[in-house]
Amino acid sequence: MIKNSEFIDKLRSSGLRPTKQRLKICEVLFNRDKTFHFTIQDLATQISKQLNEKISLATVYNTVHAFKDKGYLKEISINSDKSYFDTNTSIHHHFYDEDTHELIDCDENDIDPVNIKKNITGKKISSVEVLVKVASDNQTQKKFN
Amino acid sequence: MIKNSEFIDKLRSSGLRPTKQRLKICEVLFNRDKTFHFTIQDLATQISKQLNEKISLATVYNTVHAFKDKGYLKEISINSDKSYFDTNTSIHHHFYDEDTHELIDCDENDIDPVNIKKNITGKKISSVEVLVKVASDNQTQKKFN
DNA sequence: GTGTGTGCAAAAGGTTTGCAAGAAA
DNA sequence: TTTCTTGCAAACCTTTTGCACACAC
Repeated sequence: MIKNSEFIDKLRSSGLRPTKQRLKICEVLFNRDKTFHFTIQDLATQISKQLNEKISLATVYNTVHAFKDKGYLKEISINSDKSYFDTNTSIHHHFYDEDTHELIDCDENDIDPVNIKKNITGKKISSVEVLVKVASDNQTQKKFN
Repeated sequence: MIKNSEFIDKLRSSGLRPTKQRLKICEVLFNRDKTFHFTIQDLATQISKQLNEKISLATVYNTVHAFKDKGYLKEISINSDKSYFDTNTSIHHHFYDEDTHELIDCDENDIDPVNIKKNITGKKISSVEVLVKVASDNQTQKKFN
């Protein structure tokens, strides 16, 4: 259980004013054991359910993007239809369940380190991430005819 | 230079009628040396520029999705704001240049096969994608404040 | 002729923006 | 008081849908 004052300090130290809305969003996002994967909609829903309060969608968008820019959240690209965010900001891999649209973190032991043999001159690798999409076994695989 | 009759055969053999529009799209997509990474908008623009002709956006969407379902195109997840497609349908990974926002294909030799040790019961892996983000060497890394 | 494909415009869904009112410094 | 933040609605962009007409077979 993280104290409100810790959130206030963290926000202040990153140049963000600790407003009522931001603190509520911190609470929902970071007061949990497991990492949280969410879309903006998920988060907005969760806020109104968990806190019985409504924060304007625009504010949720603003805040999530501010948190992302400050490095407190990570954005994950899976589909183009929605943005997913992750409270686990370390470099790590994901499983994505195409049936349930659920995103699952991998830990270090799930996937062996990826060996990259190519080099691009003047460029540095800033991250390597693997996305493993999974789907129900009985689903017919669509392929060339 | 691929002949029109080849496109016609290919389309027919996959159960797609070789319409004028589909042939034009084939021409723009597959008559090139390098693989082509594009968004639907890119493609529509390219059609009107290269062929001086306009195909309805809805038709471009339909066709791209049909081609994807038939395995002639591959969809890639990079950004969440747009869908990117790739004319290279083999299993391959990507470098993404964060400075130029350019997507570069890796070939088989660039990255060793990814070893996944986790299994999800009842689920089958439908794809494994590695995205290697690269950035200019002298760029300051953004991190927590 | 039948069934498929096309194209337009309208709708939908996610995200961003402009701006006035409100809160933090 | 100044600056940042909120919240609403409108705007925006990509993608999908409904439907009449046209085309492939």
